[in-house]
Amino acid sequence: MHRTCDLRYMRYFIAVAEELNFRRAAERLHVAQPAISRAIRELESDLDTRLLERTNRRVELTDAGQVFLEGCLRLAGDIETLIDDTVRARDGEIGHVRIGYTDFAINGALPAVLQDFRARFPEVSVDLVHMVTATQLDALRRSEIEVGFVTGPMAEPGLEHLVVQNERLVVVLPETHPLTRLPAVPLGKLAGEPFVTGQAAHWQHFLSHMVRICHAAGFEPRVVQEAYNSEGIFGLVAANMGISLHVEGAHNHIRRGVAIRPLSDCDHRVPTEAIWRPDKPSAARERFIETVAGWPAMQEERNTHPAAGLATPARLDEHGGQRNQEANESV
Amino acid sequence: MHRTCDLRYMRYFIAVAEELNFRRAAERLHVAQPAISRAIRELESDLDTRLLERTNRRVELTDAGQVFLEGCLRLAGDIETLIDDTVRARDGEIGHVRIGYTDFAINGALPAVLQDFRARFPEVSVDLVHMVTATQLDALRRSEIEVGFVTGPMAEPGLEHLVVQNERLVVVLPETHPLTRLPAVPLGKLAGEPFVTGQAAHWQHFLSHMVRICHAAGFEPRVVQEAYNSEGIFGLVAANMGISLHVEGAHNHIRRGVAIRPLSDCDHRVPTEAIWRPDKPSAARERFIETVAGWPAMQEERNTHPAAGLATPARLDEHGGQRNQEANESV
DNA sequence: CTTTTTGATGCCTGATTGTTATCATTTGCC
DNA sequence: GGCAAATGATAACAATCAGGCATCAAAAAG
Repeated sequence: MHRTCDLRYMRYFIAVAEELNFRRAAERLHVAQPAISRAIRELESDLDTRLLERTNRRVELTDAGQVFLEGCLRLAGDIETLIDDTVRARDGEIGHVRIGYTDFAINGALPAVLQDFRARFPEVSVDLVHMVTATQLDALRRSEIEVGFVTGPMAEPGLEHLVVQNERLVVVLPETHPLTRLPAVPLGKLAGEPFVTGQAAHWQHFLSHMVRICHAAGFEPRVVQEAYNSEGIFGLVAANMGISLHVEGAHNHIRRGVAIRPLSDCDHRVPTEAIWRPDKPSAARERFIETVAGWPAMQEERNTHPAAGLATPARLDEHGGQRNQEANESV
Repeated sequence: MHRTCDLRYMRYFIAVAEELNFRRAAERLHVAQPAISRAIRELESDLDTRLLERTNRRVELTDAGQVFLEGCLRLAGDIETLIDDTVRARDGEIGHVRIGYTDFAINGALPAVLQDFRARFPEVSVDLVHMVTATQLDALRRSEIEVGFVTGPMAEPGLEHLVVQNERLVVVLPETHPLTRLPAVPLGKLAGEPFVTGQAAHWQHFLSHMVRICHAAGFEPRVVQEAYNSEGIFGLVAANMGISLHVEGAHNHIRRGVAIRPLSDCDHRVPTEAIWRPDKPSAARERFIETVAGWPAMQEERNTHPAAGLATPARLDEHGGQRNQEANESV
């Protein structure tokens, strides 16, 4: 069992077994006939098994040869498949991507992006894990996810990002609230209202947006209740515990007892960004990011607000001095 | 894609991918480290795909490398299995045997032999085909079956045989027949009785036995009805159409309305023999014949009547015209 | 800053594979 | 029956390939 079952020898054997003729097999393989003779002899010697019965003028397979032939054919096919799979893995056509996402992402563009991606790369499996922004950044650094969908703006050193949606804020009101009579609510009217928000420890990125615009409107939001997630916030608002600010994606959140109104005097945007580690590239991840970048609605979004996700933290200045934390520190 | 995926290289790759260290992989494979470096490089070049990311001081698998590794491991296992299967096919432990059998064989020793064989070689599949003796001889010559169980005595040139049972004759009577009162019937009493037999065209081998002993007893059997098989013969006897001669195995044939009696004055034997082509041996067939030869009851039978099956080739001539015979021509 | 570890390279040697020439045997043809 | 064609086996030689040794460059370890 030295060079047992060298692949070349297997190919030679397949040719001989199919032709049942050494000369024709040699021609088919573009080698001289003695090479075939020797290859078969060595194969039989390695296996210590007669594979071909050569009674001058006639070659036939032994039982063992028949078994070996079927196995060789199967293996040859498997190797073809393996090479193909390997190349497709290189090109990102098969593989695996782990994705982190926030409430904002899953209520926004992410479902459509995923659908698009699965249509284009049906053999890439996608693991979706819900995490808040800070947890995603941590998971990215540990390579526990390959792409995060986080609440921006992002300026993380060592990470690349791409804005995928850039949403205006909306007011979430109990449907009995007097402000629901307005088609759009001026931000100033919210001063003094009790606020329901996400937990400070987990919602820091969105809360910094909220606090900033409230300050710009000249008041400090009075938070009376913290919920675990969007679902909880909507529930508490429906229960008349207070009002809340949310992003436009909230419209996808249908909840009895709750009314949603735009802000009439605030054009502040909350970006949601895809973010990833540029080092250690994964082909499947590249394809995923390409899909994100190429998704028409997102391009449109970026064109409509070209500077939104990428540029300077200065873009929000019109709303006042809210440049405070760029979330550099997040993690 | 020259020496694409040489098996040796695959083994090297498996070692490196599992150790994630070229030096340790080299030690494990008992080769020098540069050989590994080059093997991996050529593998990657052949596949045009980076399999290992070697960022000085750390080796890790790429996505494609992961896919390739899993494939290599699977292939390595498949090759082991293939080699094992091939060797077992050589030894006749896996394979296929096609067996022909007569009514006499299936009512005699064959079921027990088959059970024994299947217990010893569970991975050899057995195809059983019912054929009369002449058809089996033809099928053997065409290699449509590997072993026949036929009514002897056999003296076919180019075929080897082995007696597996050697049965006395019995009389099959309607249960209302006067002869049933005798515990054993003298052959002479059957003179003049109407005989039910198998079809002359198909039962020639047994009929030659029958005619011979009748002649020896001094009468010509008067055949009034031909049935297709033993089942039919017993049915016709039960219907009082006549009497019949059969072999001892008839005792395994339980049929209401029929009585079976031994002959009191006739020790003639009808052998059933396993028969096969000694050329083009098949390992599985060898194992099967060994099982037949080794079956205790058959050895005993052969010892009890040592010369029984081998004698007189002259026996069939009186019937003449049976197909083929000789068929030396067969390949 | 030196030492150690790791993977890569260049060159040489030995092994493996391929080619050519030739043989023995069998089949087909006259 | 003899001769030519075809087939697989064998020997000798040539080309290619894989492995070993020595060494290098880079990074981690001390």
